[in-house]
Amino acid sequence: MRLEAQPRGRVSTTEALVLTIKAQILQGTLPARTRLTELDLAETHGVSRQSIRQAIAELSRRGLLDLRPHTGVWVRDLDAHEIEDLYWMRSLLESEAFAYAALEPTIWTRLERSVEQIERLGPDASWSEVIDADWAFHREVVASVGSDRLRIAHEMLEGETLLSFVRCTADEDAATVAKDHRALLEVIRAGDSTAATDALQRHLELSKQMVLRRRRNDSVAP
Amino acid sequence: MRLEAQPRGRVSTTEALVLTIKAQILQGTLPARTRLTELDLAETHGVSRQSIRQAIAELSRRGLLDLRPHTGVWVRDLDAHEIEDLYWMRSLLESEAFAYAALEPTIWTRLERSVEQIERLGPDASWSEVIDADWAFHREVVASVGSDRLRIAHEMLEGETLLSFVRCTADEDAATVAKDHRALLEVIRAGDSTAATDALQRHLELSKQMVLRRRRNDSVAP
DNA sequence: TCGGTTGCATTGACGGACAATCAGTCAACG
DNA sequence: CGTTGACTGATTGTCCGTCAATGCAACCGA
Repeated sequence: MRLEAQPRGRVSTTEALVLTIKAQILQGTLPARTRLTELDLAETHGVSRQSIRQAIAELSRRGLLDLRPHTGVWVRDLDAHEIEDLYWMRSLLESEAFAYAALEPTIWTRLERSVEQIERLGPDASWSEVIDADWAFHREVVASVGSDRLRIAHEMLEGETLLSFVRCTADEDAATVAKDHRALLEVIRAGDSTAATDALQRHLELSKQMVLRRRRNDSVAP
Repeated sequence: MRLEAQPRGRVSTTEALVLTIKAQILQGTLPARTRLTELDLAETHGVSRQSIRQAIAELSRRGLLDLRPHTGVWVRDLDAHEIEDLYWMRSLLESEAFAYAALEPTIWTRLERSVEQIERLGPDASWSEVIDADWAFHREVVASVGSDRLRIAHEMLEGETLLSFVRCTADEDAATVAKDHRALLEVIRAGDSTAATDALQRHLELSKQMVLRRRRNDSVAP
């Protein structure tokens, strides 16, 4: 099967499925709580049930799908408690990274590029592009530490983090996001670890509040 | 298929395979660098290739197997750099947990039970039992925080951690391990977060040194 | 109205099949 | 003599069809 046969960077069928379905969820094509069945997905994407099952397992581990054995799969819907825990964990991991990044000028150019990626987004950019670029900056900061295990632990929060942002398209725009992350980069560049982690904490707190507020508003009439 | 049909707590075929193969690796039945093939494993355990493939994928995620696409799977062998990173990450996650545990008397009884589990091991206990009990204590401390994401991130280090201990059966015994963890618990019980994290750091540093030393000795004639 | 039974859709697992890919061998070549 | 290139065998990646096990919901009788 082909789906999107990239000449470079071969991807397995499962990987392609994961990327495709992930994109559909984050763009809102597959809204939260939607039930998925293996057979439907297999037909839709033109692959075998085996491959779909693998993709489902992977997406479930990444927190984008909710898999209940012998029952079925649903598009994940985070509750307030899970969002609290998610942001607490992001804070724990990213604080370490921001403190490190502030002391390591050699990696500032990479971070600069990430911020520029956000700034390059026009007002017509889709919300999923914005949150992708947002996450890419945080991922870059974490990657700068050079610890594979820290990076992987942080990666495991990607799905849930992006998921928490999906509904917030009305709360912010690319310009605001760009401004916030430009500010974060400047604090890092100041070379003060404590100031960098403090700024991160405030940044995450604001994000969390926005997500929780949006959640409360939406859950009035689900 | 049956393998070990538990009346209570149903386990999927894949889960049972994961537990069985994990045990074989940690007991040394499957030494590091051993190559495994899907067909052999499927025949040996009397299951289909699908199930084995899922189990292999899971064990690979947990760091117990090294999976190279289109090529094969080998029992993982950690290098010195990976061990350094592993213990650095354990320190990051567990420090948070130890600091928390020192301030939360309500969970001390659970930790007490974990330490007693170690102390209950006789001198004839197998090494894999010892390291299981060792890890169980650390897992309990982390679980006490109550963060699912912290717990899962820590769980992801289990495979590699136990793997790093496999060859160290000659370096320590159950009594020493018990003594060390009893001491850790007492520091926690003193209620001083800083002292608790300090003790943890020293504990991990000693473990790491032992593992690295053993590795150097063994790698002389592999 | 309520509790138990039945039927159906879906999942979990199996076996066989085939193409794609990789590692190792060996011969041809510069 | 070392390097390149094609051939071969083994193994993986993916597909299909099948079957039993499970959970859910509608149905039925009291």
